[in-house]
Amino acid sequence: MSLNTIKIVPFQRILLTWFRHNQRSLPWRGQTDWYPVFLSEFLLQQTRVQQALPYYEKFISAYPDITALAAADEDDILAMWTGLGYYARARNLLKAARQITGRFNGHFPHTYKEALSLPGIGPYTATAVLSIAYNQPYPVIDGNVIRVLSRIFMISEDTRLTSTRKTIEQLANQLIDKQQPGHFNEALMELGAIICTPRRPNCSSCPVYSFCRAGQSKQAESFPVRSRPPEKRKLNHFVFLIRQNGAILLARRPATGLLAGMWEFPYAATDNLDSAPAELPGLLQKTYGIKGKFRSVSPVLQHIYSHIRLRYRAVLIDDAAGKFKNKFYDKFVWKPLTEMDNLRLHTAHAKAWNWLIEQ
DNA sequence: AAACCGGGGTC
DNA sequence: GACCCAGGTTT
Repeated sequence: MSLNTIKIVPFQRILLTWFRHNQRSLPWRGQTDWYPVFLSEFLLQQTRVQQALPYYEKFISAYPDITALAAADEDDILAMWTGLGYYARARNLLKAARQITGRFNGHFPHTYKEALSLPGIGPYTATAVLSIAYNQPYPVIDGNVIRVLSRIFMISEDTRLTSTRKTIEQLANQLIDKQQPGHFNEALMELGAIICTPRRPNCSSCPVYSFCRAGQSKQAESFPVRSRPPEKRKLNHFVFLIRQNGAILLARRPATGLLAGMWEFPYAATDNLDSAPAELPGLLQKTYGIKGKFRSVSPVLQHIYSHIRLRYRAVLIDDAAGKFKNKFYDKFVWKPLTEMDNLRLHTAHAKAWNWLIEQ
């Protein structure tokens, strides 16, 4: 892909001018400290601004600087992250904060290599913090940049391919304004977020329409070209809501894998959710070694993950008896029902809990 | 290179 | 439903 057909300096000037006048006011913008940039970029990985905003406010309030964050308790970080997804980010955020105070004297490192060495910091976050907070001339490549550049240059190759990513990276490297790399990067991402959107891009309001091959060809929405993702894995669960003496049983998932370290209701996998009631006591006995009084079963609920389609029924059980045993979870707790208000479950089991309280 | 890892907005 | 989002890590 060649840049011969686009004049770089006018492109930079027009984009930066547009950004100066049209950027959203966001709490991590316009500050001299790197910490708000660092914190926000963790929250924004695969997450839209509007979804991350309330979490940013909670975190910046509870942990206003790197010292406070590094001193935080992992359980508190995980609890504050609940509902945002990709929970490894929360653990990595804390690990990175501790390494910054330990290895880097409390300052985000100034080299790409050192930034990449931090947990949870990949190519995107490293270049984002270095360019936005330190004004270093690294181009950022995120979903917005891929979309915008694939339209401007009408890139027909599959953007899931590494080779296509390299093409886009080279283009971004040549386009970036080395005087204002941070503003340039933010401007390109902002353009993707509010003008050059995935569906129905607002080409008539686009400041760089005159540079855009796909836009001028009325084909913007046909880009980027992206192959279909693999089909979702299918899971079926019975989720046990087990009550006893005014409390309900919760279990903590292992520290790795899906929903690592999150609290939830114990569950059992099943082949079919339909043959429910008769099989349930045996399933509970086999999986957790206990018996109980089966009160009711919810309709089939569904939760969609990026790579899993989970269908499940909540099962309400009273008066559990027997010795609990299970290899999967690392911890159990009987949570008083009066304290469930301020406990945040991962979203699938929050739906199960909502079914119960709406009974 | 491919698989794994959430949740929510939007059409 | 399908798509995609200010991606990173592991295999």
